[in-house]
Amino acid sequence: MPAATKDRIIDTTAELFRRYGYTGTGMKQIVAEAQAPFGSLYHFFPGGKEQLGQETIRRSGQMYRELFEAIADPAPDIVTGVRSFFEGAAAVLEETDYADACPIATVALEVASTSEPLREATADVFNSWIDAATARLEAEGASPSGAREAAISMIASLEGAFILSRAFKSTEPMHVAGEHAVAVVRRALTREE
Amino acid sequence: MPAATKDRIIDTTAELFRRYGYTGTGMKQIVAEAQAPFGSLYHFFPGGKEQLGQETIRRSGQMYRELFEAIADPAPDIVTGVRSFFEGAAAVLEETDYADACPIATVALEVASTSEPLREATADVFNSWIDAATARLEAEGASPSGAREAAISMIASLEGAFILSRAFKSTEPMHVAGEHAVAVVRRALTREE
DNA sequence: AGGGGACTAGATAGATCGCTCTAGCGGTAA
DNA sequence: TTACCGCTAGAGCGATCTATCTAGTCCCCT
Repeated sequence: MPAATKDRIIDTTAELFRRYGYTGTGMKQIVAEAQAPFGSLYHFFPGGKEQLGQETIRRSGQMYRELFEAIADPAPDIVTGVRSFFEGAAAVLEETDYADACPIATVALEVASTSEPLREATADVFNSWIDAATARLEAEGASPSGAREAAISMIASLEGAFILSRAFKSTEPMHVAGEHAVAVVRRALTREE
Repeated sequence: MPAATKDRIIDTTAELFRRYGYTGTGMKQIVAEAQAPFGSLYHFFPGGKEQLGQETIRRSGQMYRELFEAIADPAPDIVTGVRSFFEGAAAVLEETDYADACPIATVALEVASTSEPLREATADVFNSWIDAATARLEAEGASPSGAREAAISMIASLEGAFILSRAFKSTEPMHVAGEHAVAVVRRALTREE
C-alpha cells in the first residue's frame, strides 16, 4: 500500500517538466494530468511548487543514474555501456516524438538565476552523475583526473545532444554525441598506461 | 536614425531569456527593463510574444555566429580559435555570475513541444552554427562527413557545458568541454590524410 | 463506539499573465 | 494650417497563476 498519490504526482511532474519546463508547468495542470486531487498537492508538498520541483529533480536524477547503472552493469565494458546508453536515449526521443528528453536540463537552465534551492538540486544531481561515471572509469583503469574530465565531457555532450535533437526533431545529434562520448571514454582509458 | 526602440526591446528580451527563459519572461518585464513604452511592443511585434521570441532567437543566433567568426578569423588555426571561444564563454559566465549563458538553449528546450514556429527558429539557428563550423573545418582539410560530425559534437558540448556551468556556478565544465572540443577538431583534421 | 490523523475536495483570494483598446504626441508633407 | 502617420502611453480585459482556506471523507487505533 504505497503512498501512490504522491509518487504519481512526482512522476507526472517529471514528465511535464520535460515537455514544458518548470515555469511552463502549472499546478492545476499537474493534478489534472496525475488525476490527483488538488488538495493533496499542498498536503504532500507544503513548500509549494518549489518543494515539488526539488523533489522531482532529485528523484528524476536518481532514476537516470540507476538507468545508467542498469545499462552499464551488464555491458561487457564501459565503452559499449556508454554507447548503449546514448542509443537508448535516441530511441526514447524518437518514440516520444522528441518530447521526453532529460527533465533536469530544462529546469536547470530556467531556475539557475531565480531559485537557489532548485539550482542546488540540479547541481547535486549532475554531481551524482559525474561521481558515478567517474567511479566507473576509474574502476576500468582511468586516472582520477582523466576520469572526472571524461565524465563531465560525456554528460555535457549528452545534455547538449538533448537540446539539438529536440530542436531538430532528429536523432542525429544524439548519435554523434554518443560516438563522441565513446571516443572520450576510450581516450581516458588508454591514456593511463 | 535607427529604430532604436525595437532593437533595444530585442536586446533586452535576449538578456531576459538567458536568465529566465521564455515562459519565465513577462512582456511587462521586458518593457520595464528596456525602458520602452508598452504600446510599442505590440506596434513592432503585432504577432505578440511568439513573434518577439522568434526575432530574438534569430538575432541572438546570428550574433553568436558572428562572435564565433570574429574569434576564429584572426586565430592562427581553428584549434586555437575553438579554444579561445570556449575560454571566452567561460570568462563571460564568470563575469556575470553565471547568468549570461546561451539564450537559445533555454528557449529551445522550453518551446520544442509547445510552439512550432519557435522550435523552427531554434533549429535554424543551430543549423547555421553547424554549417558555419563545418565549412571552417572542411576548409582546413577535414572530410565533409567528419567536419559535420565534429561541428555537431562541438556545439553539443558547448550547450551542455552551459547547463553544467550554470548549475554548478563553476567554469570547470566549460573548460573541460573546450579541451574536448579541441580534441574533436584535431581528430577531424588528422583523420583526413 | 468514537476520536484523530491522513488525505480528499474544490471554492476562492490576490497577483500576474498576454493582449487589446483608445487617446494623444510629434514630425512631415500637402 | 491641416491632415496624416509612426510611435508613445497606459488603463484595463479575461484568463490563468500559485497558494490558502474550510469542510468533509476515510480508516486505523484504542
